[in-house]
Amino acid sequence: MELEIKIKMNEKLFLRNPEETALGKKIVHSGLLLINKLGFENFTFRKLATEIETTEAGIYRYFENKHRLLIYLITWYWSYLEYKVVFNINNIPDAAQKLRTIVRILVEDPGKDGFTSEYISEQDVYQLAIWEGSKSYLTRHVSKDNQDQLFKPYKDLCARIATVILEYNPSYPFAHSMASTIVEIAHSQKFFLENLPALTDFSTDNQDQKIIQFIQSLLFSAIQPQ
Amino acid sequence: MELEIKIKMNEKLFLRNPEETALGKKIVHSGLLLINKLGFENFTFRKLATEIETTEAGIYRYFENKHRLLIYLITWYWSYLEYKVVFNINNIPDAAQKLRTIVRILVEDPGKDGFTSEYISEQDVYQLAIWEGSKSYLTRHVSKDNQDQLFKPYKDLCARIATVILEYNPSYPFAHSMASTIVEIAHSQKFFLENLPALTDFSTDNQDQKIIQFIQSLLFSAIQPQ
DNA sequence: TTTATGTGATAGTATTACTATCTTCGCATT
DNA sequence: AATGCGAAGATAGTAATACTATCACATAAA
Repeated sequence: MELEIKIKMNEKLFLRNPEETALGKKIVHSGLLLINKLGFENFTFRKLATEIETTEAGIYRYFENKHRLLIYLITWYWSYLEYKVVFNINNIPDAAQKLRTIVRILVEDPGKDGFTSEYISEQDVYQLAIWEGSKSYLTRHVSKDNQDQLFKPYKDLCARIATVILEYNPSYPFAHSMASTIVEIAHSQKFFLENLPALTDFSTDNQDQKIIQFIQSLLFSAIQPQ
Repeated sequence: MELEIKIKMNEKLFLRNPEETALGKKIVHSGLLLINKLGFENFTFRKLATEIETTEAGIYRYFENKHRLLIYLITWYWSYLEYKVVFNINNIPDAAQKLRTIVRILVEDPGKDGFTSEYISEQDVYQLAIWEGSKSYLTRHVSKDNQDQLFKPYKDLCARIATVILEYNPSYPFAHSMASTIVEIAHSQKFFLENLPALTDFSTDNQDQKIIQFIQSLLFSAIQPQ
């Protein structure tokens, strides 16, 4: 079974909705690939325009600047993740089992998981989240962007996870911090594993299982009721 | 008592050693302040040159580009942190007490703590680490930079913390990941608290004690021997 | 006194990050 | 069949960024 997912994006993210036109979809689709290829710092709208054979001005009609495109992609990822979490923990009665599933979702590469989207590749957007995710909020305009609700999907995801943590242990006092912690750590440990392995205890590639073990043990021991 | 600390910097970080000249010190000193003021993306060597009344070319004689200056400042911070950790856990016999001290050091603003340095403000470099720290390694040239040993101070700090974790529980299998985790989380939770509080359980400013509690409980419950 | 070194001054280039305008194409309405 | 509209293409231009190069000058070490 494949589930076509459709995510409602915050309108402040774009000047013209990229989902509504062929060019818009190409900007988002190829923008994602090109940022992953070049890194966000080296990515420019000019390079993207060349890639998809349009003009710089054409891209600026959709996105104010490249940072807005980054937030667009990253918040798509947060929304997608929340969707995936909700779908996967649905009908699981046990809170512990839900949490184990959540950690697995956070760490495992989203391969063939039954979800697809039209022009955003889950695999690629996951790589983007690992490499560029924190750059979406580590700016001087984070408060302004926050007022525009740009980070709502991230907050929603964490609130969702926090709810399950509280289901497991209603008296745990740091459910939201723990939620954002495991999301952040999933990304940073994956990055470190691949690029700065001395900061981890995982020696070779493809050590997802060990990262899952690390985060699950960290999570469950912390939230264990007395 | 004030301890004047002197940190040996990796020579690959600069073209000319900024510690050896008045201009070099001004570049580092005012560079730190200006990055904190403008944010790394908006910071340019031209603006810094105007600020300290020299020329752009003058700054390029010391640092290849602004990213190298960032790594210079951030690795100074890692080295400073390791120094502070070593100094503060010295003569503490109890591993648990050492770890509590380490977490406190990671989270608390470095105010008047007995350490000073000539032209780098601990307070400011701590703010820099919170806002821009991860940008030092989240680049496409992270592996190349790593080969040049640029991240050695971060690795040393984590190795140091990992050693204490293993002192507390020699059979804990994720000592290095746990070390990098608490360092990263200290920064991200402080950032979230100030800028995206919905991602935390800390409502107002100056909630260092609560963050310390959160990280300490997370750490100790995870590494508790069976 | 020579020489090296640090700094200042000036200039120049390719690229980046936009903004503006004008045209054209395709499609829907009248 | 004529009209109008919006999406997209084509072109141009500007200020700022990220550098590199060169020459001159001052000072301090040899």
